[in-house]
Amino acid sequence: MTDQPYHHGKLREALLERAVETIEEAGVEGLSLRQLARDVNVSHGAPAKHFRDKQALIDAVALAGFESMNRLIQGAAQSGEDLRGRFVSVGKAYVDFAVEHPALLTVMYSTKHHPDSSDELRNTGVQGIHLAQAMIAEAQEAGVLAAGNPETLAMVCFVSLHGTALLAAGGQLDGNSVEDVITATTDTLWAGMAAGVPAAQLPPTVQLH
Amino acid sequence: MTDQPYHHGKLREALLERAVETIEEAGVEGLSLRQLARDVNVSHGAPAKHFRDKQALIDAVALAGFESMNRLIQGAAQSGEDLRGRFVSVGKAYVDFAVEHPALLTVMYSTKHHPDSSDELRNTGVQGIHLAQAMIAEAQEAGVLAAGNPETLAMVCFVSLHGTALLAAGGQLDGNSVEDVITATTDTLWAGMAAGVPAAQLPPTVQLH
DNA sequence: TATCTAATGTTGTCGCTGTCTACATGGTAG
DNA sequence: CTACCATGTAGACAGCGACAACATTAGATA
Repeated sequence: MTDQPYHHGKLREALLERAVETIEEAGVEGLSLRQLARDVNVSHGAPAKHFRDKQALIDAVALAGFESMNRLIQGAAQSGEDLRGRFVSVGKAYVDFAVEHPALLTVMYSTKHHPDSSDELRNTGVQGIHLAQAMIAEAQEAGVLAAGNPETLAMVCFVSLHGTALLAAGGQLDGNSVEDVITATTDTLWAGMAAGVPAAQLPPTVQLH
Repeated sequence: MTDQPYHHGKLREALLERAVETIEEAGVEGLSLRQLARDVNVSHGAPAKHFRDKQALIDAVALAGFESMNRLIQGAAQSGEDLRGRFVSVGKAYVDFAVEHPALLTVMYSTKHHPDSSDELRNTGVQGIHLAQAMIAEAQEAGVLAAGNPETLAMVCFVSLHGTALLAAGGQLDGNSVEDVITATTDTLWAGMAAGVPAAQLPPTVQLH
């Protein structure tokens, strides 16, 4: 048929796209550089011209994952409801992404990244946290939530949603439906932040903040 | 020196022990059956007599991890404080285990398990959730926590602590200290469960439960 | 006690992998 | 036009997991 030109032209994009597909179908350990090259009709050495090694390719996949996830979350944060509704929407968006791309999420949060791309990865990865932080601070100023360190509270929310996302993605919710758990989680978090923590329960140092 | 006897005697235990060490030092992908055999002074084919597969070995490691984690958690649940103190203790125990054995925790919750060992693994893995469920039900009966489905609430707590554990283990708390996050998480969860969720915020179906 | 069998360990082989090297091709800047 | 350099090819290498054939030995059975 149409014999391939010597140069592929968009090899890097093709490899990245196919890598994401493979990871979503078979997980990271189902990803092979040589098989990937075969899939794109290219010799086994070609990928090395675009990704120093396998980990570099995986890092690029993780970065792409964060970028598309951030788009979803940003969109959910702008749905025109009240503060609490937006908070719940963001949580649902995060968990939905996890359920639809479980293997990708695992790659995104697996901790071995090359120092090079690490900075970009890290910055892209924490955008969701900063978004939560802004929403919480806004709700506190509006008097909807009790006082408290927005940075820490944002991390609490992120951490909880992250756990929900990972376990939902892994089908490890022990019989509970994803919908129930995400609803109960956002409800409980919001109620806890609205009520605040009685001073008597806090260790002394925290009161000094 | 003392030449090895033809039969090792306790090869299965030795392999398992060394596998845990290797995983904690280098992660799962740093684990090689052949290197493992070398470490224990045994031929490269020997491990196959005790573990059908590499995955079977990993499953056994995961199971051992759950067992030792459950011991820690059970102990923390029996510290003689009030209900809230025991709740916090369990959370701290879970996160402490995660921080001390990050790679092991990853293996424990990675979802590809052989159907054979899957049942035992699953049962051992959910013991922590059942413990949380019992504590919450007890606190509800004592009137310390508001009413609500203990099963769902236990999952909310587990999910949140799990997220804290994973991100703390991965050093991904974005500048927050592990201590701060785990304290804030248990505080917020407890406050949320104590306050309960106003009926107006619940979707209609939930009120029918 | 003698024997037989199954469990355990060894050795060799297979195809696959990631990485490295040397070489081929061709787009593009001077 | 030419020279350069990014891109792609081809071959080699060691390490891997899995499998099969064979060796050794412990323990049950007679």
